[in-house]
Amino acid sequence: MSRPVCVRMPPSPTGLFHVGTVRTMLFNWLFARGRGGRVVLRFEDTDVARSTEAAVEHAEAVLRWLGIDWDDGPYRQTQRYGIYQEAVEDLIAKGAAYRCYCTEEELAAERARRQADGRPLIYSGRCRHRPAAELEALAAQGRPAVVRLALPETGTTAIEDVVHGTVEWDNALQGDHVILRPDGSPTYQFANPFDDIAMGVSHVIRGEDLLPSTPRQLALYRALGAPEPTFAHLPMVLGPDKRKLSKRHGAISVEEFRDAGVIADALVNYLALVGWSYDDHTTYMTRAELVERFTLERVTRSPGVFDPEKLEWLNGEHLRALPPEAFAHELQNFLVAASSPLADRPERIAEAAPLVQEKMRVLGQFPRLAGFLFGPPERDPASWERVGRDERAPASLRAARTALAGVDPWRSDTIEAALHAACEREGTKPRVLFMPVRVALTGSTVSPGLYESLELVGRDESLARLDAALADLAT
RNA sequence: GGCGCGUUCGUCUAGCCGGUCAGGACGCCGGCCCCUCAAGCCGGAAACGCGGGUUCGAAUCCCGCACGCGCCA
Repeated sequence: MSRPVCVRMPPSPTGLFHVGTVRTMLFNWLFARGRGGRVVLRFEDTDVARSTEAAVEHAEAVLRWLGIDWDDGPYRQTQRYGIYQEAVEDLIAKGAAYRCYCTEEELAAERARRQADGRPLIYSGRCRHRPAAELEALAAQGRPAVVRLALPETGTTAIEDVVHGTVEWDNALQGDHVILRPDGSPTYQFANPFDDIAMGVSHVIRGEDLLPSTPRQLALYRALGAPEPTFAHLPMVLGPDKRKLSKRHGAISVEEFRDAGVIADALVNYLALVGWSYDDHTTYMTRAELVERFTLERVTRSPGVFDPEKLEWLNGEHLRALPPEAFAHELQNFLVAASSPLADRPERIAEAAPLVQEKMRVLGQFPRLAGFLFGPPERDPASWERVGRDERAPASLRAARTALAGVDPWRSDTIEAALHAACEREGTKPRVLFMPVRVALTGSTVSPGLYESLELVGRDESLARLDAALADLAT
């Protein structure tokens, strides 16, 4: 029963990576990495119409960004058709599979008949039991044939699923499924388990949507005499409407979260928590902790709703946990990737980073929060309106201007002292006097700390911004 | 329609070989701090799908139902 751990990640390269499929890959990866196992990456690109080369490269890039690596592959199923066809021929020779010549019309008629009789809508196995002579005649006519796997017709098939326990199916309700199409291409139901066998996969960890296909896949293992894997069917990741996550749920792809400024460790941490928990209270975990702590036994059975808000909160936690230099690096990389104009000034980013590290949930907030450190502030209309409504604003600005003009040296602590002295002279509370100053300097009532911001903007520019605000207020 | 899986605060979850005020987290509300916003700290509202049964005692075990989702068709 115990053999080397090997898991696989079998994405279909058909587009963006949504968080549900990444969650499944992550669980595979965590499981394997935690016990010295092997990870196989295999692109299931048999849907030729929808699979693209760009999607393959894109998928690899996303996995690299996530820090999810692999030891073997990437394989492409489209490059393995010869192997599949040969294997199918062997199965036919062994009597474990057979050619089926039934036409679409015949199949539809059969289905209608069964429906009318209230019998299960499965393939009857007509060609399986057809006399050899009849089969040959059909072949001679040049009728296209599919290949079906001969499933057990009686009894039950059961698995011991790591997360669901014993799950059992009635074989009489399965019906022989197609494994090879007339054009020689394999079906998912064949290529997927066949490759798992060929690649030595020991643990099949996949979404629960695949649970119903397990008995037919198991039949292939048995036909091939292959050792059966351990199965773990993970609960679905749902959208807010409790349905399987899909594009129409809005932002659900890894790329979208990355572009919003979610860092890989935070996404990995969050995703690990959808369908799994370490204990009754731990939420924040590093990648290393996750690898060390992950077990399939603690995977939940019930589906979970993906919550972007909690992801953003957790991202904030990860951002704050970063050493300041590491945070600055993340910021820099993010701005470059986003091709932000701020990205050309790494020194300034490094200076600005400490002012915002505590305030951000996602990196994407940076330009709005700290843009004023890179150039003239963009005035937020609502904020500016508040200044306009404050009749003490001109006095506050003037008092601050006078106080700041005399500050020497220009440092946050000396600035703080000067500003507080100004408050005392004016007889106003800091919050009152600072508001217009903050808006004049940053363009918004929401900003990083005022003293540090003034320091970074510099004396001349700061005074100029106060003057500009004063002038605008006068008109 | 058949088969399968599931059901604890709005959400993620702990607890499920019977006994806890059903715990933690996000979000929400209030407060403290305070140069704004965050962060931090303090406090609050908020859950065992329903019905039976077993038991001194059930979220936990048994039976039935309902609902949701998934797969096949």
